[in-house]
Amino acid sequence: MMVESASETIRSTPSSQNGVSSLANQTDGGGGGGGGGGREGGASGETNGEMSPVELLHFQQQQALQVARQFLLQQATGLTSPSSNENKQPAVQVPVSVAMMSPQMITPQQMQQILSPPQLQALLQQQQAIMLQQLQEYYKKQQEQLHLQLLTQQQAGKQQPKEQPLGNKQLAFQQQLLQMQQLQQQHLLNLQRQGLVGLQPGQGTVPLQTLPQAVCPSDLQQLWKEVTATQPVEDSIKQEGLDLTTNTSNSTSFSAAKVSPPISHHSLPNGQSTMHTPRRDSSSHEEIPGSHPLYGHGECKWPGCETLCEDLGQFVKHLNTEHALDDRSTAQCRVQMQVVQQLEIQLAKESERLQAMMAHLHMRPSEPKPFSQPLNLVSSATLSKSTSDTFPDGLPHPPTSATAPITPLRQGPSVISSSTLHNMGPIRRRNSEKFCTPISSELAQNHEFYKNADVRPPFTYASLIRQAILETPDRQLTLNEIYNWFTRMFAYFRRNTATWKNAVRHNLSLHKCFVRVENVKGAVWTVDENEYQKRRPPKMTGSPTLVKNMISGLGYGALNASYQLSCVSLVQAALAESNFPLLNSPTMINTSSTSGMLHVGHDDVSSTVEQVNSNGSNSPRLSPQQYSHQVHVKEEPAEAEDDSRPVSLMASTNQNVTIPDDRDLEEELPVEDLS
DNA sequence: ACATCTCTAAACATGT
DNA sequence: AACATGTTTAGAGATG
Repeated sequence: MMVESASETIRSTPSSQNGVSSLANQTDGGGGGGGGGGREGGASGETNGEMSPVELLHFQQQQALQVARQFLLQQATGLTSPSSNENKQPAVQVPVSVAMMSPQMITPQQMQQILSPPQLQALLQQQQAIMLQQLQEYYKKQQEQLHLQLLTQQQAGKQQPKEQPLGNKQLAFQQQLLQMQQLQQQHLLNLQRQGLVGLQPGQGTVPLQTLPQAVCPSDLQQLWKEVTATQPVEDSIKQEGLDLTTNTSNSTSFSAAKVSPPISHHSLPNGQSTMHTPRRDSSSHEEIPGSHPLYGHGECKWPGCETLCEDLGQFVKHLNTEHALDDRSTAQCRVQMQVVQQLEIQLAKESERLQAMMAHLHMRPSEPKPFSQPLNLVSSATLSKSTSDTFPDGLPHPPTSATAPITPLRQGPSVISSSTLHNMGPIRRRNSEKFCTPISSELAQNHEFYKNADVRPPFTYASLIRQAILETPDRQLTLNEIYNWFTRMFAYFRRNTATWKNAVRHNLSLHKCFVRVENVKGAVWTVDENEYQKRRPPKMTGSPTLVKNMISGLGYGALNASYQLSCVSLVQAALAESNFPLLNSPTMINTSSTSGMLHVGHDDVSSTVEQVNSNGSNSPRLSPQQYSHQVHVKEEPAEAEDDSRPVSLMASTNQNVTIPDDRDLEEELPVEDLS
């Protein structure tokens, strides 16, 4: 079996080399394909004066496009740059595709400790959004450039109408614009296929102006440079001031914004204020007297500038000379304004989406606070307590609910460089079972996710074993069947078999709630629900503790082809192709495509609830009756030997002696069972 | 600081 | 002998 081949302990051995290398290769291939031929700077010098404006424009587009691609590629691979990573982690090789998604300032260890799968998804989204934003930023600027040139041509056409039929030029430019948009959409699509970009509602069909933007100041700066570098601003801007004035603000207002303290707009996140400061460096120095919003870390923060200035005085001087009120500065300011507008629009959209998600998940959409720190999901993951505050209603929210709002509709490749993560020592997860939150509902919701993502399920072995047993019609499983359930349900357990199998056996033996029943064929394991309930700590606050998930590896959790097909989402399929196992959003899955899996829930929770208190409102899926109606043990001849404990479960009817062999069959095809 | 839970690892026994 | 199954012990991290 494939499972066996990868047996190694989580702790002792780094991630498998296979996974790393194969992933890296694939990433390379994808990147190369996406880069389309990455000849880099060389092309820039080739421009000769014989090109027609349209050709030149086209060439510039191509050129800039490559720059953008290159940039994205650097983003993807640059994180593993020799200086930063290579030296530090000789033993752990991070797959490129993983590394590129990794948050840069957070150590994998921290990530692992604080992130749950949904949070991972959120993180992924952020990463994707950043990259997407970079790309879109670029596209937008390109489009704007085209626009400016078009206007320039128009102006020129007015002044020299005879030189050429104006219509032709305009047409050409418009075609360029069109091409630009098409190109952008294509590129976005490609990125989506490569798992770099998630599909957001309406995103693919929406014109540039509505594309979401997530800001990464440094990246923005970089893009600014790229754009301005590839674009002869002076030329195209010559007359563009006219166009600027047509916008909501004029150049004077921009200049005012330039030197005057920025107008804070954070108070109205959804507002569409037209006045924005060009300041992009929000990290440091806010409105500190003696500082300047455009000055930070000893350099000018003007978009695309980064000129080093020793002190503020020098900076002001630089500002007045280099960024004085001229067409160029005005244009840049305008672009920046658009950037901010885009961001605000996007913020509004995301905010709306979050509200909807929260509403859907029965959370109180009242507090729109999360927006204040969109990038701090990670920190918010420290949360267990804080999230519980979100559910004061006392409703039994499944663990996913707690985290779901953070997770968007889709999930990208695991940001967490799991290859490093799963080297780490054990991080205890215990959670859902401890509180009213049933493992089954979590499982039901995230079934596909765990099945395909190499993510450690946030459940204890005991709860998983119990779940496995309770899922079966006759509530009993052999050890091997339990193994198979694990591997079938969780990609994570398709490797490291020695470890977790040992743990399973250990748990079976250790916990009284697992009762071994002799059978003809050997022995089966059943669950003594009373014992299981007993085992739980008395204080069930009902507040779901945030699940801390362990990502163990992601690199090579190959997805099943069948599963990929089952995924409706193009993105998901595409991502699956790219060996990004984590992209199946649990939250999205439970809705449509995998509706079939819910019988998983029968246990639901069952659990816990049904016997203790029938309050169990949490999941309507299963009534206690449903739950108990099928409790019977195949055969317990040696029953006397053990004890009478299991009786509570099997007391009712237990004549079903035949062991369904079908289970063995389905184990052969791990995936097909439910979905 | 402590108790408890959980996980991991390992040794060992038994049966096939 | 090899493997599967099962039991037990020990140590460590996480949590309350």
